[in-house]
Amino acid sequence: MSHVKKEPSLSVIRELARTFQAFEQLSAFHIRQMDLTPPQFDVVATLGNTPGMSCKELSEKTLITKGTLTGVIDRLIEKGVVSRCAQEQDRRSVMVALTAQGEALFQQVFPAHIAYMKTAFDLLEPADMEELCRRLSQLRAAFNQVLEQKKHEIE
Amino acid sequence: MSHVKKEPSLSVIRELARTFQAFEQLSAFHIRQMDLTPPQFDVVATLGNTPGMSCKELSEKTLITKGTLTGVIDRLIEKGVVSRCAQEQDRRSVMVALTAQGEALFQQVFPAHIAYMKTAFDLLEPADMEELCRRLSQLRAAFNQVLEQKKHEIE
DNA sequence: TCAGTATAGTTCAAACTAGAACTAGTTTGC
DNA sequence: GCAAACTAGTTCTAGTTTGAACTATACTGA
Repeated sequence: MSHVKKEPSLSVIRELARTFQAFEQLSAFHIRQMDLTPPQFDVVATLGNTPGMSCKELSEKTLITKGTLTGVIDRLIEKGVVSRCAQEQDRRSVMVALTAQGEALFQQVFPAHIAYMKTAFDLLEPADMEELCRRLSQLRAAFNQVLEQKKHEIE
Repeated sequence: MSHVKKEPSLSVIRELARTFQAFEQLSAFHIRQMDLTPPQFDVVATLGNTPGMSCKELSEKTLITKGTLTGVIDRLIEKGVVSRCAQEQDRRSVMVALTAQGEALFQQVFPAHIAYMKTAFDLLEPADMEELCRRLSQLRAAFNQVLEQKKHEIE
């Protein structure tokens, strides 16, 4: 997680890791009470209010890699929450969508979780959060840029 | 990861998850080239320049839970990088420390990784990063506070 | 002193994770 | 028109993750 010690510029990383972990703990604590795992919740939340989408699209939105997604979806199908359905136009692709039961689950579980997490955000000023967003976005851009650069250097 | 959609105040979460993931990808890309996993690197980095520490302490510093740590340390012992050694004063506790070979690995791998990650931070202003740190810390405090509160409510 | 309680680590089951190799289908360029 | 390159998903392996149950040891208070 932290991958670093106390070098000056890198205390950001420590803070980032610890903050993300604190979010995950709070979020997962609630999600587990609703009999889902965090990745399962992510998939249900992402499919809610949509006609369904391909694994690729789902993978991009949830940040779950395609290999992992196969297993997560398998387990959601066992629970009767989502379904897979072949595509006409591109036969490699699979459409994943909520079942009626999954739709009901989404309606029950998604607003409840938003409300739950909101109790944390209510402790903070909206302006501060906007500022945080902007700065996180800068940092993310730097990581992505360097990753691309380093990947090219390898060849 | 994201666990949320586009509710106004919660875009922070999206940004937090994506930024953290970008960091992990960049960091792991380098760590894998050095034949370590991110948790293994974390343990080596945390033990470097110390006389060793208990699993509990190691767990707190690395954010790796104790159950996971057992396995990570098992694999590092197989690699000959760390050692476990029983304690006199508290026989429940185990001291984990780098071996000579682990010390050498640390010297080689840790500065290299700091330098690697620094190429990303060099793209940013130090003042911006300090500001980011402060705001992350606020957010983390809010998550932790609500988690404690919610845990109490359960009983 | 000794029962109750707390703590340090390990073990376990179920799930997730990444990347790499693979299969099957699609697109491109010559 | 067809080989080469690309893309979508699945499968695989090794490792990590969590919480919970368990073992062994240490502490605490009547």
